[in-house]
This record gives sequence, structure tokens and C-alpha cells, in this order.
Amino acid sequence: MKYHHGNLKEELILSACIICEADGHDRMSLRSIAKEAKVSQTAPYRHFKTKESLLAEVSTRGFIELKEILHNANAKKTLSTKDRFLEMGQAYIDFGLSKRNTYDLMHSSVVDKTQFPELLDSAAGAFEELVYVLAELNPGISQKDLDIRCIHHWALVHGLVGLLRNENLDSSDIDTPAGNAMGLVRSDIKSFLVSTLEV
Amino acid sequence: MKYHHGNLKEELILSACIICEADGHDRMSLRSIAKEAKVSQTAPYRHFKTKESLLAEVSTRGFIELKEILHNANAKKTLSTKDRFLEMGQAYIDFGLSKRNTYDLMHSSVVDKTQFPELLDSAAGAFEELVYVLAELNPGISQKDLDIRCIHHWALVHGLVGLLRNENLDSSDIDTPAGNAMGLVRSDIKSFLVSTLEV
DNA sequence: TAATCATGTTAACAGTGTCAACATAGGATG
DNA sequence: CATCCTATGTTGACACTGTTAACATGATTA
Repeated sequence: MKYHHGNLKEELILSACIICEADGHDRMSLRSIAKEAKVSQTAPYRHFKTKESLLAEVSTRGFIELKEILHNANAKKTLSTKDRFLEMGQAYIDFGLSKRNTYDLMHSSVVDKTQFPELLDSAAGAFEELVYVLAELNPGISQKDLDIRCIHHWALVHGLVGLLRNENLDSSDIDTPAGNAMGLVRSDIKSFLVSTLEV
Repeated sequence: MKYHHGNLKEELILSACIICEADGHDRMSLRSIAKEAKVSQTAPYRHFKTKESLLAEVSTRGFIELKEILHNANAKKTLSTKDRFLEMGQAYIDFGLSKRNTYDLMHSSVVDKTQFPELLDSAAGAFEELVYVLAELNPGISQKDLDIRCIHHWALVHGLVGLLRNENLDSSDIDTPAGNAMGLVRSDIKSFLVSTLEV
């Protein structure tokens, strides 16, 4: 029985990542993850100043994973640039839908991003992946127009994740305009994204 | 000193709206708003089954207000249809930026929308305002294409609010691509929205 | 008038983040 | 090797939270 754990910080982060995704960040307690690590309830405070700073770690890892996912989608060199762009869009949305609670945390205000520089960096890193494809997809485009396109598509996929997750808007029994439209988009996200390219 | 308050439910909701916007929904406690209404800490439970259901009320009122704002923007009959559309986009984004915490709650997962029908209705109501302009702006468009356009612009403004709120992405001292782009968009949202129309 | 029911109260429970005070292990320093 | 320092752990406590159970009150209605 050793008094010192040896790798507690990393274990706490990994536990937090799992619990955040499983239960949602608002249902995660420091005490429960301390218990899971078989450590006293205040041990986490030797590694994280507050609960928020642990959540910032979880959020950061989320952005790092998102960046990797986007990078991998753009690395499929057998595909055309346009198809890689579509692949990335699909990948982003898949991430937002499958890692739902983590995605929530990443865009939540419970973590004040301005206070965690590495979180800012990781978020910017993910965004850059989009800049790369769009630059390649629009050779000779001005910096300003490129920037605007990036914003456009980043906002679009982010907003789309939010809409797609509201199951209410695509339940087939309710025949709202929004519901019908969401069904269409959900069934073929890439076609939808294509339509946003033809500006 | 009357034992019964008379208008407690409404007062609790109004307090909750104010506190949610001021402090954020995660910092609002039932006990604090009960105290503000000079009532015991469990009195709210006579009107709301859980804290979540009170938050659902706050969220609902947010969507109702948003709908009104969009409706008013579209009611400026001296403007062209296109200008009214732009006005609505600006109004949506202004709402997301000024009623920041309320907007957060409206898109947060702490309230399970599927369990609050009137919340679903209010959200759908706001969405419908966008359907109206876009239908007018694109006469003769097919239902499918109209639906897709609605999704497109709704997702866009929602995503944009998220991006614009990350102050990190537009702080002028950091010279990231994302930062530059956000500055551009922020300074002239309507121009940005125009560029998304020309599909 | 009497009974019912909506709406209030008090007391309590289990759980939370966080801090202060103390304990221990392991590495650095003499 | 002995000693001290520091990182990392523990225990105990505080104030706060959502929520329930049991009880009190006041208004409506039979």
C-alpha cells in the first residue's frame, strides 16, 4: 500500500473524460472521480486548483481529439480536395453527435476559456485544420475571403450539430417545417455541405 | 403578513430570468430565488417539480422573446425583403451576444427539451420566423430547398454567435487566422450574411 | 359550518466544492 | 548517512445545494 499514487493527475483526467462523456459535465463530481481513483476526496486539489480547471483539461483534450479527427479526414490523399473538405465536415458533425457531452463541455461556459491558455490553443488548433482545406480548395483567394469562408463553414457545422442534436426537430411524428428539413439534412449531410460551397 | 403569497409562481420565474442572465444558470440556486421572494426554501416546489422545470420556464421565455425580436425585425415594412432578412440575422446575433447567459441556457443540455412541450413549441416558433422571410425571399422555391435554406441560415447564425462570443478568437493582440477573420465578421455582420445568400 | 385542497413552513438527508491542518514519502543538501 | 524540504497524500470541517416528508394555514366549495 503506497501512500503516493504515482500517476494520479493523469488518472484523474482520464476518469473525468470518461465520466463527462458518460454523464455530462454537470453530473461529474470531484469526489466521485477521487473515489474511483481510490484516493481521498481532496487529493485532486493537489493537482487542480478548482473543479473548473480539471474540466478545462477535459475540454482541451476534446479539442485535441477533434483536431486529430479533422486532420485524419484531410489526410485521405486519394480524395479530391473537395471530397476531403466534405469528409472533414462529416467528421466534425459525427464528433459532435457521438461525443455529445464532451462537445457540450467544449462549448459550455462553465469553463472560462480565457483563463486556460492551452485550452485556447487547442481550440485554435482544431480551427486551423479547416483553414488548411479551404485554402487548398480556393487557390488564389484573398486572405480576407478565405477568413470569411472559414468562419462561414465553422459556424455552419457547429450550428448544425446543435440543430441535429435537438431530436425534437426531427421526430417524424411531428410535422413541423423544421422537422422535415432536419430529416433531409441528417440523411445526407455531405449534400447539404456541398450546397454551401457554391457561393 | 399574509401566509399565501398570491403570485409566487410568476415572481419566481421572473427572479429566475434575472438571476440566470446575471449569473448564469449554473450559479442560480432555488434557495436564493426563494429567499429573494421572501419565502421558504421549499416553497418553489409547490410550483415546480424540479429546478430543471423552472429553468425550462426561463428557457421558454427566452425563445418567446427571441421570436418577438425576429418578428419585429421582419415587420419593418419599409425595408426590402432582403434587408428584413439581414435585420433578422443581426437581431438574432445581437440577442445571442447581449442575453448571453439566457442564450446559453436555451441551448444547454441541463434542460431536456423533450420533456417540456411548451419549450419545444417556443423554440419551433422562433424558427418559424426565419421560414417566413426565406419563403418570401425565394418565391417559387421548392419546399425541400426552402427547408434546406432555413437550416443553413439558422445553423449559421447560431454557430456565429458561438464563435463571436469566444473573445479569444477576436482579441486583436493575438494574430491568429481565426482572430483576424472574426474581427472582420464582427465589424460587419450584415455583409457577412449577404455573402451567404448568394448560393 | 365543515371539509377539501392548494399553498405555505420547518426539519432533515445526502451530496457538493473547497479549505485548513496534519501526515508521509522521497529527493536534495549538509 | 542524517536532515530538511517539498510534493503529495489524509482527515475533518464548513457552507451550500436539491429534494423529500411531515405539518400548518388559508381559501374554495359542498
